[in-house]
Order: sequence, then C-alpha cells, then structure tokens
Amino acid sequence: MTPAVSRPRPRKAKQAALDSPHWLSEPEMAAWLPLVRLLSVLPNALDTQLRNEAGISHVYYQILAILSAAPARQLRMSELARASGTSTSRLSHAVTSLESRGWVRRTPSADDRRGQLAELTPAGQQTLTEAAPGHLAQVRRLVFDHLTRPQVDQLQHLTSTLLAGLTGSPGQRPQS
Amino acid sequence: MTPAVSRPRPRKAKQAALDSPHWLSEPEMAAWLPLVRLLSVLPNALDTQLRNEAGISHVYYQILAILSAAPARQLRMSELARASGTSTSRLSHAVTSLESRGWVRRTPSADDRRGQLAELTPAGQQTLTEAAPGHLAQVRRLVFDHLTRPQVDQLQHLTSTLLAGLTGSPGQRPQS
DNA sequence: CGGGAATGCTTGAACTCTCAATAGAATTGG
DNA sequence: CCAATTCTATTGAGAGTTCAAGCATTCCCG
Repeated sequence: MTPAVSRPRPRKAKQAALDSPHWLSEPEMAAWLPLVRLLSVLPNALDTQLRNEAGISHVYYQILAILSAAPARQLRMSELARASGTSTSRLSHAVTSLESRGWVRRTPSADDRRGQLAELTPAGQQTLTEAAPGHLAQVRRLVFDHLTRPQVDQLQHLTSTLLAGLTGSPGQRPQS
Repeated sequence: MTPAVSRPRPRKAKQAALDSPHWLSEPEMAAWLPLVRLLSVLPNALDTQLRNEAGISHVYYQILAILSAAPARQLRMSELARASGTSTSRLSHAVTSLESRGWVRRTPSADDRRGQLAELTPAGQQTLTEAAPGHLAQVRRLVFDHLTRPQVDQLQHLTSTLLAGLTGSPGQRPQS
C-alpha cells in the first residue's frame, strides 16, 4: 500500500498518489495539478485548431513562423532546432515532411559543408500567412481573453522564471 | 507580405510573424513566448526523467497514478480517459501497452456490458511506487525549487484560470 | 415494445517523435 | 600533417498519437 518513499516524513498514507504523491505541500499540489493539466490541454487545443484549419501541427507552424522571421527566410538546421526547441532529429524529420509539401527547401550551407539551410518557400509563406489569423484568434480565445493585464504580467514572469530553471544553469533559487 | 488579419487595427507589418504575428500586444507577446516554450520543454523534461528512470512516459505514469488512487484501484476506461485528460482512443492504446507489460488488467464491467474496467495490478503498483520518488524530485527540481510561496499561489491561480477557459463553458471573461 | 440515436470502447492506418547508430566535415593537438 | 575528437545532420526502428471507422450495447421515446 504505502509507497516506499525516499523522502522525509514518510506518511502512513491511506492510499497512494493521485499524481505525484502527497509529498508536495498543499499549495504546491494545488498548483501542480492544474499546471500538469494545462500542459496537455493547451498544446492539444493549439494543435487541433491548426490541424483543422491549416493542416499543420503547432510545432510545424512554429518552424514556418521562425523561418519566416529569419533573415532571407532561411536558417541553419541547428539554429532552427534551437530556436524551435526541438532536437535536431525531430527537426530533420519535420523538415523532411515540410519539404515534401513544398513549404520548405533544403540547401547546403556555403561556409560549412556539414551544414544545411532550411528555407521557407513562397508556398510555405503563404500557408503561414493564411494560418496565422486563425491561430492568433485561438490564442486570444484560449489564453488572453481570460486574463487581466496584471495576470498577463504575472504569467510572463512565472513562465520566464520556470523556463530559466529548466534551461539555464541549474542552481538559482529564490529567496527561499 | 502582410498577412490578412481577421482583427482590428490592420498593421503594415514589415515582415511576418515570429510566432503568432505581432498582433499581440507587447506584454502579451512577452508572456506568450515563454509560455509556448514552457509548454514543450517542461513535459519533455518530465518525460525524459521518467523514461530514463522508470521506462515509462509521463502520460503512462499519470494513468498508473490515477488508477492507484481510485477505489479498488480500478476505473472505467471512459472515466480514466476523462481523469487523465486523453482521448478514449489514446487511452485504449495506452492501456493495451500497459497491459502487455503486466501493469494493468482489463475486465468487463458488470453493470454495463459495453464498459471495460482498467485495474492496476500489483506489478503496476510496484512500478509506480518505485518511480514516484524520482518523479517527485524532478518536479521539485524543475518547478517548485525555483518558486517562492507567493509565486506558487500565483501559479495555482493562473493555471486554474486558464484551464477553466479551456475546458469550461467558453464565455467567461475577466473584468476587462 | 421497437427502431433510431447515443454511448463506450476498440482498431488500423498514417503520421510524428524518440533513441541509437551512422556518416561526412571541421577542429584540435601532438 | 595526421589521428582523434567534436560538430552537424540524417536515418531507421520502434513506440506513441491522431483520426476516422466500426461494433456492441444501452438509451430514448413514440
């Protein structure tokens, strides 16, 4: 019954976890549950809207968007991977797919013969342009329509803090 | 060039979007970018840890955890799907996989012959028990170690608000 | 009752993602 | 200058996800 805990205060819990056992404090648990839920529901809602209206997932949309904003609408694979937050492998597969639809073109890099440049084609630009308004509307509908201005600021601050903890040097803590 | 906007204030943007074009306000954009990033990075980090240390994805972990907390460690498929926030199809595949590893068992429902009950096996319980401490540590490391108490409360409030907007009746707005 | 609609769950195909292996190109250091 | 290492990107296999059917069973209501 009681899970073997590698943590202080082993409790005689009557039953095991709901999600990640009870060893988070009350307020932490109260924040964790909706956060986890949000982490699956929101991406899913973004994906669904884009897939239905533009035939493309959110990740793929992001790739097109990043390329669109890049100088000459092109970027090295590795930079594109970094910018979109995916592995190079995943990106490679994704670009292959986007390429087969005529939205992206691969060209060898001039200065580094290992490198590849991913370039947004006009067709890709058009797809992006057509998809953008619907996507934007969805973002408003799902997120910003429900937040007050101070909440938006809180959101910015919180997500940035968490992101720093996830990517940056793993040491910084708050005043504690 | 300028994307056709289905929104007020059409701008003469010089170039298209970075991620969802510039038609979010400054502070909205400042919140949106890290949020989107977080939405991919955090689930990924949770998945990776669980996969490495327990050979199971976060979604699968959640399924086991929910079953573990359910009365008699069993739940109808549809309820389990709702509780874990996945489609019934996805859940069905997932349970098939978990069943093949001996962690879950399917039994027909007594009162409704369409229904199936998913039940956590002792082996499944053990897997969960062994995985929990590492997962918990990861959650602390990635999230709560970086937040102050008031931030935790803010997080709880924000995520709950967003979730309500995503799942609940699609109408409520803040004071605006 | 009885027939149409709704519910609960599964399945297969197509697609995407992860992980490990691979290969060519650049860099580094003796 | 060569060998070892690192960097960039791709590939294939396997696992997981989505979407659209598809079957039973149950519900609804005339």
